[in-house]
Amino acid sequence: MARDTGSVKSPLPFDPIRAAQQTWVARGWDQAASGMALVTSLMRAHQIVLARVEEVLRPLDLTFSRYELLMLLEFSQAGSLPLSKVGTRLQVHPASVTNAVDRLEQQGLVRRVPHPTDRRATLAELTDAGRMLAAEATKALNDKVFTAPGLPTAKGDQLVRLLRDLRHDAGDF
Amino acid sequence: MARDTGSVKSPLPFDPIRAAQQTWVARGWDQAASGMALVTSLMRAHQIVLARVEEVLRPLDLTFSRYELLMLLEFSQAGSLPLSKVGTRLQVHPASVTNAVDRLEQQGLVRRVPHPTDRRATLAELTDAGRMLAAEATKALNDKVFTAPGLPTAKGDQLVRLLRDLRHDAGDF
DNA sequence: GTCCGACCTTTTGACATCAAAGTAATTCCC
DNA sequence: GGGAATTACTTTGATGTCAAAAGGTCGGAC
Repeated sequence: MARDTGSVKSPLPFDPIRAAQQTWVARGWDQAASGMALVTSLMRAHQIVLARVEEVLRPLDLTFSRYELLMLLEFSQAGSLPLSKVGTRLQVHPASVTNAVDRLEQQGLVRRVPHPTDRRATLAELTDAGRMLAAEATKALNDKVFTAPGLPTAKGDQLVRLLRDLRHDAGDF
Repeated sequence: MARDTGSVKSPLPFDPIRAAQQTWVARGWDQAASGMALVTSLMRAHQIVLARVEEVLRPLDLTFSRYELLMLLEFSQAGSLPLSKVGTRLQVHPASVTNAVDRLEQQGLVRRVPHPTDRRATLAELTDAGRMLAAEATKALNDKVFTAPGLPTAKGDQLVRLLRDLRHDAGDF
């Protein structure tokens, strides 16, 4: 019968990224070895952190993308934004915004409202339930993830600085 | 008619993560502000880097997950591995392995072969075409991404070290 | 020997993401 | 004014990921 198999738990006895980097050097790709390690590390770290976040949000019937959208609205003065603005701010595809708002609307956390002056546009507006759930989710994330993100504060802040450099170099903000 | 809209290009005039961190502090969530910035930075950096990688792989009809699977087989001595082993090494769900192998098989890059001794297991085996495409893809990634991943080598290596700490703390290897 | 738990893969269903194309509304500019 | 280019949102289709459950196989305990 079905058992768990689960999303992989067994820790490997070595660092696969370190091993791959050595392989890259061994094949003469010295110039790329470091960058390969950077890219791969980022992928894996993202996977780990996202899993922790989604685990906390799951009991609240939220995913990280939907949580982000809720918080974006929460932080906007009016509690509502045009969908296009949402896409720009969260840096996601317009179709993803449509999809996320569809689901949030089904959950009663957000409401579509016509834009007061531009008839092309639609606003996503937080409902009371949405505002409350956002607060609850934030508390859970603060307590269970953000307070202990996996690195001591000094290292964490350094990581944030390096990632900011990377983002800035890539043309983010 | 359809235009581009594209996957968001406009750079914001400020760092949204820095802003969010200040908001966190302003709301009294000091202990979590740093961790929130770390998690969010990771998400965004991942998004940026993955987009660069997939852009390079797209002309070769590969995605990063399928490329990873190809390289895992390439690096295995026999050029073949049981699907379960693939899942463990790449840290992905069994269903994702099945899906990726399905597609690679359709593309003629990989072949399913019965395990010689364990009749429960199936091996994914690299075809000649798969081996060649993997080499081509690696060359493209080395040239266009890994050689200039977005940070100078010193900072990049430091980033890799910090991410290794994070991964190790999370129970990876 | 047989049986039951553990393991291997697949299938199905829920989400998320992007690309491409369609519809509607707005703005630019001659 | 009026048509072309632009902008806003939605729809559809292809990928990828995880969770849960089903079917087959192995292997050690009794």
